[in-house]
Amino acid sequence: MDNQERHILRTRANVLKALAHPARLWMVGQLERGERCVCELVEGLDIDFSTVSKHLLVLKNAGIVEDDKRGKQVFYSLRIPCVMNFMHCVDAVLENAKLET
Amino acid sequence: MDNQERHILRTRANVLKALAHPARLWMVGQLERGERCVCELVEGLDIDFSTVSKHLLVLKNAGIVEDDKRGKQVFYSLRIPCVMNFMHCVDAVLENAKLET
DNA sequence: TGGTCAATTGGCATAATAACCAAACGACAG
DNA sequence: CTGTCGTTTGGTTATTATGCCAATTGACCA
Repeated sequence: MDNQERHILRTRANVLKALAHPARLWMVGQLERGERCVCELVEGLDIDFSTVSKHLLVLKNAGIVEDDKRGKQVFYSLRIPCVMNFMHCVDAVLENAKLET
Repeated sequence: MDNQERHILRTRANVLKALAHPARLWMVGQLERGERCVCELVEGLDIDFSTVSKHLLVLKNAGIVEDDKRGKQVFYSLRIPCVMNFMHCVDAVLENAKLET
């Protein structure tokens, strides 16, 4: 395993890590249907405004979402619409896990 | 967001979290090419035997791999061959992130 | 200029992860 | 039975993640 492979693995893991949280997964699901301001996301989740803001920062740093400040609000949207596509594969993992246990 | 949705989000996040580590991502990549015993994986990664074993436990608990004890060795294999399919989508995230920065 | 609303930042407490070493365990060989 | 090999478990420590509260920033309105 050379340095380049190591680097690729690290960056891939970062993207996955950014998605690996229920609240962030939910947000991404919402954003799939269109942009949302932070306050809309706070309403849906039942957690602190600041916590939502930090989750969004994680997604932004991973390159998954982008933000757009318009007036007093900040709107977030998906940079990669396909991002949730593979969730079906994740669900396949879960299905399979259930069957064999 | 009802309890069922909450539950789905949590289990999905668990699968993603299990994959969200460079060493585990590498192992899954290896297992895509066929089963491997723990010692083979230890050789490829440069980390402790016990650490590898624990990583494999994480993958197993997430339903991603299964183990098969044969003689003195334990062989791990993928339960979901498609598991790495979506890595192309992850890479798309990375590509896009690079372009716009 | 003040006030207010939307959002981010800093700080802190708590929990979860990751890695190592040492010890234990199960299968097999002698 | 004893020793050894491959693996897992337990324990410890360092690092990172999460979530709340309080304080700050920025845009807009009166």
